[in-house]
Amino acid sequence: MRDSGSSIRDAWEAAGYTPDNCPVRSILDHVAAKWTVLVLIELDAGPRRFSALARALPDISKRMLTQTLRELQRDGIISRQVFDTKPPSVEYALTALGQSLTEPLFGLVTWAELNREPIFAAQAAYDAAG
Amino acid sequence: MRDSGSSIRDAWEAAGYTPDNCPVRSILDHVAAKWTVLVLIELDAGPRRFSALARALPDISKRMLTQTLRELQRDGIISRQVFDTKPPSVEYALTALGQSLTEPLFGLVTWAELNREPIFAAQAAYDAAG
DNA sequence: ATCGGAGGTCTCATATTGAGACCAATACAC
DNA sequence: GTGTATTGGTCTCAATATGAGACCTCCGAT
Repeated sequence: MRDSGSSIRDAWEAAGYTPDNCPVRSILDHVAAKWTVLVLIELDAGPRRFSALARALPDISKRMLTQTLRELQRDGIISRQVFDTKPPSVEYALTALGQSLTEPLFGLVTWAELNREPIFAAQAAYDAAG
Repeated sequence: MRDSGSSIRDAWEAAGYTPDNCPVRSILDHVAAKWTVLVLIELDAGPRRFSALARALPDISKRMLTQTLRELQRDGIISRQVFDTKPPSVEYALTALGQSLTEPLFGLVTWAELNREPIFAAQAAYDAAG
C-alpha cells in the first residue's frame, strides 16, 4: 500500500476504468513490451537507421523489429523518415512525445540496475529452497 | 537524445553489457511484462488473495496468474503467505523491494495517463493516412 | 447428496514469435 | 561485365507462449 492509501488501482476505479475499457492498459501493452523498451533505449542515444537498430539489438528478428517500430510510429512515439539515397535509407528517431517517455522509462531501468543484487539473491534463495 | 548525450545505452555500453549479458534486460523482461504490471498495480492497493486477484483481473487466466505470481515471488518482489484456514487461503503482498518498484511504475502509468490523448490522436492519424 | 469456493495443475487449441529465404535496385571490387 | 554486398523490408514455416477450460482435494453450507 502506498502513502496513505491512494493507489493507481483506486484511481482507475474512480475513473470508471474496467479491464475492457482502460486506456492506460492499452498504452501500457505497447510501452511495456519486451522489445519496445530496448528499442526506445537505443533511440534515446540518438536517431538510428533500421539496420543500425538491428545491429545494436542482434537478438531481435527483423520481423519483430519492423512490427515494434510500426507500433511505436503509430503511437506517435517515434518518427520514420525516408532518405532518397541509393538504396533508400530510413531513419527512426524519438518524437517529442517519445522523448517525454524516456524519463519514466529511465526510472524503471534505474530501479532494475539499483536492485539487481537483491533480485538475483532472491532468485538464488528461491531456487535453493525448491 | 537526452540531456547532453548521457543515454541509458551509453551507460550500458560503458558497463560492458552485451545483449547476452545484461542483468538489467533480464530483470526488465519480468517487470515490463504484460500481466506483471497489472498484478503489481493491484497489489499496490493492498495484499490480495489468489482468487481476489483473479476476480480483479478477469481477463488473465489462472495459468498465467500463477506463473506471474511465481516469477515475482522468485524475484523477491512479492511475498506468498499461506493461511491455515479450511480450505487454506494464500495471500500475496508486495515486499519492501516490491514497494520500491511501485514508484517508477507509477511514473510510467502516469505518463500513459497524461499522454493518452496525443497517442490516440496519433493512432487515428496513422490509420487515416494508411 | 450436492454445490460451492479455496488454490492451484494439466491438457489441448490457438496466437505470437523467431529463423531464415527472398526481393529490387544499386554500388563497389575485380 | 560478373560477383558480392547493402538498403529496408516481407513471406513462410517451425517453435514457443498463451488462453480456455476440465480436473483435483478438502471442507462447510444447503
